[in-house]
Amino acid sequence: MDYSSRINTSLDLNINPHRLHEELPKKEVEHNFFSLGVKKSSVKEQQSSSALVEELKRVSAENKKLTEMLTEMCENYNSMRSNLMEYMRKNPDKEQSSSKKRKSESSFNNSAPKSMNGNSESSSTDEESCKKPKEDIKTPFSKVYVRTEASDTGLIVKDGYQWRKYGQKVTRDNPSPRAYFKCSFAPSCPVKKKVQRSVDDQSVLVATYEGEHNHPHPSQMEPTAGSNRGVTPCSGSLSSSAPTVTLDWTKSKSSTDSKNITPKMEAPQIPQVLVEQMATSLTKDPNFRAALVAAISGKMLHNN
DNA sequence: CGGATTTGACCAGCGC
DNA sequence: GCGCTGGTCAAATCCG
Repeated sequence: MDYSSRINTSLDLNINPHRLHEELPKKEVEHNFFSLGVKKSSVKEQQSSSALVEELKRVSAENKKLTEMLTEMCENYNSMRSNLMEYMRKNPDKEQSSSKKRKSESSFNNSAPKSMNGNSESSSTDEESCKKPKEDIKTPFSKVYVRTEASDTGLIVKDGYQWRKYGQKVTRDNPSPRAYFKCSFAPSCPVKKKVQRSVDDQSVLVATYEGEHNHPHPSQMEPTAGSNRGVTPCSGSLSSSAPTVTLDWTKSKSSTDSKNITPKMEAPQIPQVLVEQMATSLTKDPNFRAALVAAISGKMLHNN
């Protein structure tokens, strides 16, 4: 299964310089930037504007390069994934015996649920389901990778929902602590999330969502609510295949909110319609638009 | 003062 | 049964 052809690695948020270039010829962009300014622009202003255009070109090239890298990574990931799937199909027993993790952790690590292994020991699975009424086979979960500032030591993953931290633990396989959150709508909302820094990359937060929100997204309930820069972790589309979403918020904090959101959908299973919903909700958000306008005008003023 | 966060204690599952 | 580990509870503390 080749997902890479179906993945659009750039969100069509119209904040992408690369997209800007694609949609508008360079001359036109140049013209628009100039016409945006005061008509009687001085030579100095024109120089800074051309510098801005140069900068834009450079960023576009960089963005294009990154997009290509991402596409390549996606292709590699998909081929590895299909290989793994094939391997798991051929060796279901090995897979099962090799997973020494606990039931909950095995589910979080996206290994095949026990009931999915198709083993003939139906009695044992029945026994398990009897012992564990809270068997989480039905509980959907997803992983979200969030890139943050390396200096950012917090374990905050802003996804728009409100969370209440109820615990923190240092786990054996990762020196950085794992934080446990419950949805603030609990107990009516059963969703939990775990946030821990990646072992490989300390600047990456790994948020594991468990369950589905049984209430609308806070941004839909309170349109005036503050930071809405996160994304819904697609809990509605959660499946046993653990959708994975990677966000890059390394710069969203340093300047204006939202302008540097570059979500990368690593999960081909996430329907395009969801992505479009996310984009739509972002573009409809007045705060997002205001932040975008402020960011653009600020950048232009800075360069002029 | 009320809600959120912190943190040590406790509990349950699992392997030996 | 015991120890290890992850997950949760709840009292203490913090903060707006």
